[in-house]
Amino acid sequence: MAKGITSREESYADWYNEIVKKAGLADHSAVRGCMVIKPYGFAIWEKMQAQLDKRFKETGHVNAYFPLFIPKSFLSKEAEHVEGFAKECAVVTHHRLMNDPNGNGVIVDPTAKLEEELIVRPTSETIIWNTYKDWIKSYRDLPLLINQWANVVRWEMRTRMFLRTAEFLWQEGHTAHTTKGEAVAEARQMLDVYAEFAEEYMAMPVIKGRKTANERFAGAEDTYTIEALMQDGKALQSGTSHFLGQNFAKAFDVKFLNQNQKEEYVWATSWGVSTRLMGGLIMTHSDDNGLIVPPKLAALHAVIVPIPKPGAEIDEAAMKIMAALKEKGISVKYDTDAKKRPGFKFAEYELQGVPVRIGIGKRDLEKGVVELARRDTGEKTQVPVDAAASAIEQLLEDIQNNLFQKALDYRTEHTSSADDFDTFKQILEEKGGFVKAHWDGTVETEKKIKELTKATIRCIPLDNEQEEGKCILTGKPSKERVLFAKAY
RNA sequence: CGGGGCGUAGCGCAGUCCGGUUAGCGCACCUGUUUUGGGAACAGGGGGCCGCAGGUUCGAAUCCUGCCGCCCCGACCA
Repeated sequence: MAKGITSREESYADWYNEIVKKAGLADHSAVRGCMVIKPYGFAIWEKMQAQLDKRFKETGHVNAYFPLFIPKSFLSKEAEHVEGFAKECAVVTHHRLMNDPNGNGVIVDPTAKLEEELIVRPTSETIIWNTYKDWIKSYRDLPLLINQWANVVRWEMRTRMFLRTAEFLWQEGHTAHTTKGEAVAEARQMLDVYAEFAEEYMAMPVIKGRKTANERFAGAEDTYTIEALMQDGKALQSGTSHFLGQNFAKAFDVKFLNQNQKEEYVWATSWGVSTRLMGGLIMTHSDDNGLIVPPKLAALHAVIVPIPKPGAEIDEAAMKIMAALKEKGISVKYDTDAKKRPGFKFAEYELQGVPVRIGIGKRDLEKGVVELARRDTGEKTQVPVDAAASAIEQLLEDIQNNLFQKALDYRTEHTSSADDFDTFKQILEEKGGFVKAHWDGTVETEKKIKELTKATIRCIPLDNEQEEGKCILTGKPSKERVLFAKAY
């Protein structure tokens, strides 16, 4: 393990990449824009999945799986939707390889051309709605509440590990309802699920809001979002939930017979979060010593480091603490590697973001105590061996709360208001973060502001205060402030 | 797709301008000894299609031509 990593101040991008690689979360792969998620990173993702999946099921959803490939023709059925994704699709054109007659390995067999090309799904609305057509006949078939855990591919021009990769893992919920009201309520409910998960588990405060028409999902009537603020003052869209209206029902002709024996198109939603959340997790909490993982998502809660090395008495104390932790459901590893010195281990586990380190040293043990070090603050305390497990339990809770509070404080400090364009620009340039400002409600103004400042409207907060004002760019009247920021 | 950078051991790099012994350094790895309370020291050892393909030359990591790939910054997007 290399000594030290680039500081956030020196280069935020380098810092981020080094955390990802050196903490063992992921690596660049041989394929452009695609990453290998390594065991340690995948373990954290699995914890996220487990929690989210549990909540989806508690809210009545079931999991299913749809094909990776989508016939090209499906994508042309919903005009806006195609337009949104057309530029970034991977296309399968052939189904066979053959030996190169010139002896240069294998080539695509030109005779194995597909009659209709297949698109590697960038999202599954089309294949799913094509299927729902057969599943939905009556109001009794509704609501249909399905989620799938899958990989999708979007041929992005520029990629960054976890934040934007050509292939990424996600879940996508696709639901069908009898009424508009029910579908909107579903979209809102799932946004709440995401927000609760982000705040309670990831310790990442988010702002719930609605996207402007310009930022809306291709094919949606309304897009809800949770927006988080990263340590460099840029916003990260961390989850979205869409009210799709009847667009896909009409495009794929999905009708049901209502109780009055009349045919109606169904109302739809879709919602998703992805491995991008990993990027949010990293950029919300980590520091210049490495990764910091909130206890509720940590692959490993605590690690025991024998000082200076394992031995009968230290082993005994370690076993005792491990047994007590096990009972409390706290995961712990006893690092018995005698070839590495304590200092090395301290640095290594800090890099990996293990929330609590238990140092068991000969000297301390004579006094019957061990040392607890918390990753978030670096603070060290001494506790009696018998009290260690309950102290650690408390510490994990404290760390979880502290991480959330710290992130919330950062966001509060980096949320400003601007009433004129110069101030607006200055805040974005000097301080970053969210800026609340009035906007005249037009796409043109939104685009112009983006052009001038690189900031976009992250959302119109759901609980937004109504307030008369003037658009910072055009001076036209506005009835509420919207949330601007530069974004990932 | 525009701008920049890079491809040499698992990782990080030097060597390339100006061709010439056996391609080198740090970390990691293996063996041994002494160590061990914040990234140990010494000794010995293993590991290379120098991105790929052509060319120039007595001789190419180095020069020429072509190709491929990756990263960073921007425009596009979760």
